Amino acid sequence: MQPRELPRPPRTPIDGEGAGHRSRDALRAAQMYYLQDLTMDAIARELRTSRSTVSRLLSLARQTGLVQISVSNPAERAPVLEQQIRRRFGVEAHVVPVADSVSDSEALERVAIQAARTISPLMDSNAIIGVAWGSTLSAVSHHLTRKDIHDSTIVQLNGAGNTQTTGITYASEILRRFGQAYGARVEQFPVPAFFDHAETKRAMWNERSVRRILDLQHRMTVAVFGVGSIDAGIPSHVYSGGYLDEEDLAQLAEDEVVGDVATMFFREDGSHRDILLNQRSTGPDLDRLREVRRRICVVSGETKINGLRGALAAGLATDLILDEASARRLVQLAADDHPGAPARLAGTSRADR
Amino acid sequence: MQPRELPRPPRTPIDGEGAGHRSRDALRAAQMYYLQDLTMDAIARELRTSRSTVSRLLSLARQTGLVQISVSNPAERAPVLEQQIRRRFGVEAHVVPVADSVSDSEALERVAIQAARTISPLMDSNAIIGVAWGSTLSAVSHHLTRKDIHDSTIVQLNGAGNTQTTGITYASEILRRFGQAYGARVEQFPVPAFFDHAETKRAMWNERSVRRILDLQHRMTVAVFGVGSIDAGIPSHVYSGGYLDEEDLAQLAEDEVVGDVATMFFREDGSHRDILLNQRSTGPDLDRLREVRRRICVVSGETKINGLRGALAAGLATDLILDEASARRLVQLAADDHPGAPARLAGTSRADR
DNA sequence: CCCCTGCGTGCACGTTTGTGCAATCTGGTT
DNA sequence: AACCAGATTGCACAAACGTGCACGCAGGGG
Repeated sequence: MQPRELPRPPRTPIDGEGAGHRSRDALRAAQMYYLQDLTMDAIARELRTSRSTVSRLLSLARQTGLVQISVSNPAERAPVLEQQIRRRFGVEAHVVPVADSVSDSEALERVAIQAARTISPLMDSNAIIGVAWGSTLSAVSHHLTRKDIHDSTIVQLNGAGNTQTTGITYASEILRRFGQAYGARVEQFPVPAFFDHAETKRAMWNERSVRRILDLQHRMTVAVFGVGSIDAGIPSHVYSGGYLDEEDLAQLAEDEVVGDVATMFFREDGSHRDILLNQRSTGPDLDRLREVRRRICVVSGETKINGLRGALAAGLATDLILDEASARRLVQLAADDHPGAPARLAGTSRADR
Repeated sequence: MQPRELPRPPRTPIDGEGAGHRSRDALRAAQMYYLQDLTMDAIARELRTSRSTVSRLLSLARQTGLVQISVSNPAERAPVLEQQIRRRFGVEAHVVPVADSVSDSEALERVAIQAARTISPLMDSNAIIGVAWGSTLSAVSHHLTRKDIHDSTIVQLNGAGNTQTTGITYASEILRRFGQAYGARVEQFPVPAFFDHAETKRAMWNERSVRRILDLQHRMTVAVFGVGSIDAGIPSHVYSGGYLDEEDLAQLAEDEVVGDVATMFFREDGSHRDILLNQRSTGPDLDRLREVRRRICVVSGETKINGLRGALAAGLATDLILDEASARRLVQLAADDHPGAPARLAGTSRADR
């Protein structure tokens, strides 16, 4: 009964080490499979093992980032939607093809998978990566594939505690996954999502333990977040998970809030001045956030469209990963706002098939 | 019976065009398959087509370079063999894993496939790419996958005519494939591999039509070639295809030639001065070749080891793609030459398994 | 006008691949 | 020495995949 009860015993083949049998075989197998087009059967014979082992070696190779599969760099001839979004909103769009018929939860899952793979190439060594939490980020975190970069840090963007839980397990799961995928240190932000009193926040913000996190956030090179939308059909955790009470919600309505990023709220036009709740929120100051080099926003579901438009109006993102239906809607709404410019898409989407 | 009898009618969807149904669907399918992990069946339903069509769309996507699969960049922990070769010979080695038991012709095929995929990322826009000919290059050319880069030129490194044929169809097939893969202009070099008389070469080298090619070669940014080895079990085309007569071969022996690159010969120590045949050969001057930024050498088969060692001694390559057996042999021979340094590999190769 | 040729499609079949399960192995603890 | 937990293997079965073939459609030539 020593004080040692780590989830993992010292046996930690996480990554480093000169590569054991296993990962060396995985490399060989990957080369033979992906570069020489042998069948797994043939590889098994050469490696003197069973075919099923080869299958597993290959999935290991994919998992650990030994094999990287990328689709379509040539941005010139990118799909129309992505170009339109880029022109309209000045963000790099990655539209995830998802038929309109699939369920919301499946769409989220698929956007998440593709998002995980899309952000991977954007991660670099020595990065400080801010990560928010929420159902979207949670889904993304489950699908990250490993990439070995060095000396990076994952920092939590906003507190996760609420009146019912400290939020630790949920948010920290997300962070942990990011940390594991990129071999990075993880810095949690152990504060509630919202303080009850703005003064408490000010006080805490002067604590050194908190300043350390704020300082990291200040030096962020990448931020990854979803958006919340007030009127979302499936409301974000923030609006239903015990974070806000009746009064808070009324205040949000009063302030004409349409959504949030990392529990910082904004209006339809992107402004966030004088939104009371922000004074008690532990999220990053939005003006500050805007200065981060790479700001990646992941969105799935048309119901988040209003929050998304606000976030775009506020210029919070440099990269936007979203499902096709939302992308279409986004462009269409933009066209309605500024009629005259490129024709709306309604017709096009049918002609596509 | 018009003079028009091109192999392909004007119907040329080669690449350009805004992308038709087909390649757009291919992109969607590729995203769904490789980025979202859907099954082909599921994709077929979303695309309202049959599963088999999806299978074909995906292979199109791979073929046309829409999907790029790369294996293992992290050079730090590259396999031991590659590191040893890099240290010993100062070239970037790509060792192709091939069990010792496979036949020579299969090994060639596999090296060729992997070579084709390995050189693809090295090709850039505005490149001038010199390409030799021979059985190795022929095999490589069959497996190139498309990559769209612009304004590049493929230029033939050495003439291919001999006493029996003009060599056009054979060499030009290789060039054509390269040109097609990279959307590049192709410049053939319509001269024999060897002139009968050195003076003819000098004369021709002053012709403007020839100078144009020489000029291109001079501005090469990448060169791709195999090696010939005098004592190769399966002799290179050059030594058996009617390019050289008895007398020539005797002369080569006299000059202590061990092999050639693009029909330019060299000795074991890498020197090429005073090798008579080079005066009649149409290959690129080796001193000149050495100045090309990226020089990629593809070798399959232990029998070419002597030619390869000469080529390495001459510093002709910056990148070397070769099968595992040859790689091992290469390192072992080097260790024998300079005993004392890192232990030889004989023992290791067994412990590997 | 019809025919012919080339391309794209879906079907059906054989092949290739993923995975739950039970047996086995390995390294460390009692 | 015996034991145990976790990892790793091969097997067998089901799922997923590639491809030859026959059909149908479109465009150009006779």
